[in-house]
Amino acid sequence: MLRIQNSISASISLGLRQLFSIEANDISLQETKKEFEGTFTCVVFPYTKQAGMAPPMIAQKLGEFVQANNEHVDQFQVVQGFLNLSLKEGTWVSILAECLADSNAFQLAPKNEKVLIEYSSPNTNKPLHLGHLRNNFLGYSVAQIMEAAGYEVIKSNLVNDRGIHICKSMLAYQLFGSGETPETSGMKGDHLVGKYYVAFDKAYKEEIETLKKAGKTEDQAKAEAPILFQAQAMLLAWEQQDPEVIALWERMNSWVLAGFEKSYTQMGVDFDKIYRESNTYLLGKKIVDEGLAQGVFFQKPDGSVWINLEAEGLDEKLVLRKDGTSVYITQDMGTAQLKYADFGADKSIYVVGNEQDYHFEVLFHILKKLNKPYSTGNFHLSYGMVDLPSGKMKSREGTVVDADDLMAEMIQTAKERTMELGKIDGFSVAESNELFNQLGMGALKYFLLKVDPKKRMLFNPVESIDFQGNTGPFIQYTHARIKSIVRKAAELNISNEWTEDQSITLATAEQELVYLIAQYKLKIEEAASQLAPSVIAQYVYDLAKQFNKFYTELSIINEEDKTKQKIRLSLVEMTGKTIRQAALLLGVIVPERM
RNA sequence: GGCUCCGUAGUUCAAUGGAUAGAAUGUAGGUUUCCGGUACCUAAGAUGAAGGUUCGAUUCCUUCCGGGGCUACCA
Repeated sequence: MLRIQNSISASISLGLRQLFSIEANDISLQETKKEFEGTFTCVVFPYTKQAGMAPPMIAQKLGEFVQANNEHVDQFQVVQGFLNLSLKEGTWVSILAECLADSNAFQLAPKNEKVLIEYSSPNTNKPLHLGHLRNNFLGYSVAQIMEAAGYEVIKSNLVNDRGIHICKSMLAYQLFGSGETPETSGMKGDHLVGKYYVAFDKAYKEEIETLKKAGKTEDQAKAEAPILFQAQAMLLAWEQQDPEVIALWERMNSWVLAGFEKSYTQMGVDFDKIYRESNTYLLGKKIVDEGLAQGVFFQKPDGSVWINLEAEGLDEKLVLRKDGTSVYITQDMGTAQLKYADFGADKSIYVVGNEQDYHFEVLFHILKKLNKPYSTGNFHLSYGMVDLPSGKMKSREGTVVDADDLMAEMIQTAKERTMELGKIDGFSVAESNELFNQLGMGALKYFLLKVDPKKRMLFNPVESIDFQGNTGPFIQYTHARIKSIVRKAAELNISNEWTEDQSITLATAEQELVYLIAQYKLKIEEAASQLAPSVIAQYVYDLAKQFNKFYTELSIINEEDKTKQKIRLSLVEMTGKTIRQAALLLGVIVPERM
């Protein structure tokens, strides 16, 4: 397909030179709109001035030239300044044959570049929520897409397992926990720890109220609450390796991480390398010392360390607290260095929400100022937050959608729908459960990935469990249908082998399907360069939709013309494979039956 | 306030500066005894406002209106 497109572009380029002496090497062909005849369209408006001719005239002459000089072009139509080109009938069969013969139909050639993708990056003080789901699905999908695009990919996860916020849940547990454990409470570890993070917040607020009644202002009260001092003291004790604090920390972290492990398994995501902030913050502090020696950072009288980025249009930014403990960005400097030492990747992608745009701008500037070899190739894949119909998720208002709960609900809905409509006779209990899992997770993943990552999106719980229209299950259903046809064809010993012949013509519905299949690699490239799984989601939806249209218009098994029957069967099989591969890039598994 | 992102059918999402702005959902109607109807077909329905650049603007620029985020010695 690309070959043909390039050939036509070249012909147009040649025509422009010979007819009008115009040098234009990058001719962009676009798809012809549905309501017009043709496959590719060339817009000739840009050449009006240089050619000294009205656009329709240019298009006419160019059309005649291309028709005479390009082997793939049959007819052309001129509509104002648009030149619509139709391919020769036989070309469509050639394109299909080419796709079928391509042993690397779903994998682009190696780019010899290494990409490190950091995603998930949870805090070990509370369970995962809806926002984390978008993050995890995005990160995993981008990794799959980059791999298909020919990059060497390393998936990493930076666990934020230390810091003042972690101390808050530890402290609350110490104060109110009465020694309960995931075992004694029957709670998943991350949920149990989350309970104490909430408990801290509650106690903190109560103290603030008390202080305000004693005449303090809001700000004073917030800064002077005793429980906050306790948390700060605990952080200091932690950084000084106080054995008791460390023991509590290790205990509670292990609970959380075991809980996350279960969630990750359910999500179907994984990592090649897990970094822990507790192992990188010291390196970060070392880098602060280096930067201080280099004069990149400066120290204020109270001992805190800062960087001045006013020349870069930013602000002063703290990199080390006055008590010497590290902050978020300190640790990020250390992690960046560690990653470079471990992998030396050419590109480093951080999948983190857009509320941290400023943070990453600062981080990347700091790395540049420190003259680090890994100061280039950094990219913040900044995604929008997920809103609920009721507005923003707020933990203190109890409107947070828990990741584990949501996944369980989706699977339950899939089960109900399948019991009602599915064709799963003969499935074992295990097979049924696996199917419900694939459908529920497919629906959720597709729902969160079909939107452009950069944009904030609305999560409507009612619509998300809808399995009709532009949804994961629609795509899964289409695939199951395809496999059903393929199975039946095998039973009837229908062959999918045919030999190419330029006299074979394809119906419009077939041509359009072939066109989409032939576009697969272009879409991978596009999705990889934009780091946007939504490109793939849109594509696989279009493909499934086009297949359904083809399916209602044309017979496959019942086709009497044996050549047509074989071609259609091979086309159906190829469509099925393409849908499966594209869906996998989103982390969505398409079933054989449902 | 400063910085920044975003305003597209009732709703949720599309559209490298190109043709009559695409889907889905919802609404109204329909699908040949057909290989799986979670499907297919038809209809009505939208670019926040005003300027500007351009042969051509949802897209680029300016102002206004509306919304989000950042503006922590939290992460």
